[in-house]
Amino acid sequence: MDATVNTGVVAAERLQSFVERYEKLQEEKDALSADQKELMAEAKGAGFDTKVIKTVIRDRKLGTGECAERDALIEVYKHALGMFVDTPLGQSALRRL
Amino acid sequence: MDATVNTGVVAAERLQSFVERYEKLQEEKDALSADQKELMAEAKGAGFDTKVIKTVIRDRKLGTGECAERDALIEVYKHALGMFVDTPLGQSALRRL
Amino acid sequence: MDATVNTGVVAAERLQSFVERYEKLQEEKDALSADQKELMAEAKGAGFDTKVIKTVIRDRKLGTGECAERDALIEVYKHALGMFVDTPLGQSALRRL
Amino acid sequence: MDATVNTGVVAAERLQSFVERYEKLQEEKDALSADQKELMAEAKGAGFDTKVIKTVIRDRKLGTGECAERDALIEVYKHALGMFVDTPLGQSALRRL
DNA sequence: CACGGCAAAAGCATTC
DNA sequence: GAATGCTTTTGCCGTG
Repeated sequence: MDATVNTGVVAAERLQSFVERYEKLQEEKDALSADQKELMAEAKGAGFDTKVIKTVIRDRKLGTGECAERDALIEVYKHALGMFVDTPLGQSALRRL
Repeated sequence: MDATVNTGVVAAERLQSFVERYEKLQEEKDALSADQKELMAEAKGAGFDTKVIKTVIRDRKLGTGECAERDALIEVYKHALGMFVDTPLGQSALRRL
Repeated sequence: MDATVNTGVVAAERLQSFVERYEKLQEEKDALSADQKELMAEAKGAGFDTKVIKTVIRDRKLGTGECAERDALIEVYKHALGMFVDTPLGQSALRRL
Repeated sequence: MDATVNTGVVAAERLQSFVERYEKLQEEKDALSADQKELMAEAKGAGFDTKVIKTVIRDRKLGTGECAERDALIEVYKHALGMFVDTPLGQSALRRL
């Protein structure tokens, strides 16, 4: 019996498992996307401007991420401060912090 | 009592509901995306070429028919550019022009 | 003489023209990217922290777009103000403006 | 007179130079991207399938050799998944396993 | 109902 | 080789 064939079969089974699990997860994601779309349609039906809603959602998301981003900026600029505090570029950077 | 205020409050409550439900769905999607990423890492660890896996999954989603159709057009264009691939598929696609 | 063949030839020539022009533009872009990379290497050689430079550049880009984005937000929220000014959601939105 | 300040000023000037040169290059890249977009719009207007054109361009960049190699692996994986394509390419690729 | 613009997602390269 | 960020692609929505 050829061991290579067995190896190939086993590999094929694992591959199939990976692919199917991935596709399953994708299906669930698609279903959730459909739910979101439906939700927006519902909101529109209730008289809301969906653009406003989308904007609010984006705004909230940015708001949550803003802190981390801001902290990263501060960290980076702190490294540069010794060099640039006495320059227009450095001043404007400082003003933003 | 001002009826407009009540209307506004009710509308805002509905809006808030929409926004929160949407964000909840988004969180679930993000979690599934993380699962997919993890899955691909696992596949990579098992020695598979994840890029190829992704391609195969895409092709499966496209469907065999559309895939062939798309490939035929690609062959036609390549032929036009002098990239003579000389496959039966390319030849028959060319004939269709 | 077969008119279809002529048509095909002409189409092929146009296609080739499009493809080559596109690739030419791409080459120029790649050259510019190489210049950018070189520039960063030079900066690094001059003792600068390239991460800082990249951050500054990103920051400046965001800064320029910020105004337009902010204006768009205001525009959107103004439409919603009549509805939501008397709610926490509306209040927080207002505070951001 | 404080030498550190001078050093800082000089450093800042160099930094500013780097940043501005980088941004200039970026602008040029953006302009070229716009040209590409325009070009594809033109191609679309001429009746071409721009998505296919993009694919062909990508394949050309990849090079014929790598392209065939990649395709062979894809066929192998598809075979393992039961998508029996039964092409010579796929068969020979399979044999290599 | 096709088109173009815009925002989200994916793929890719580069960095450490 | 993991992880960040940039480029490209894809899907979506409003508009003519």
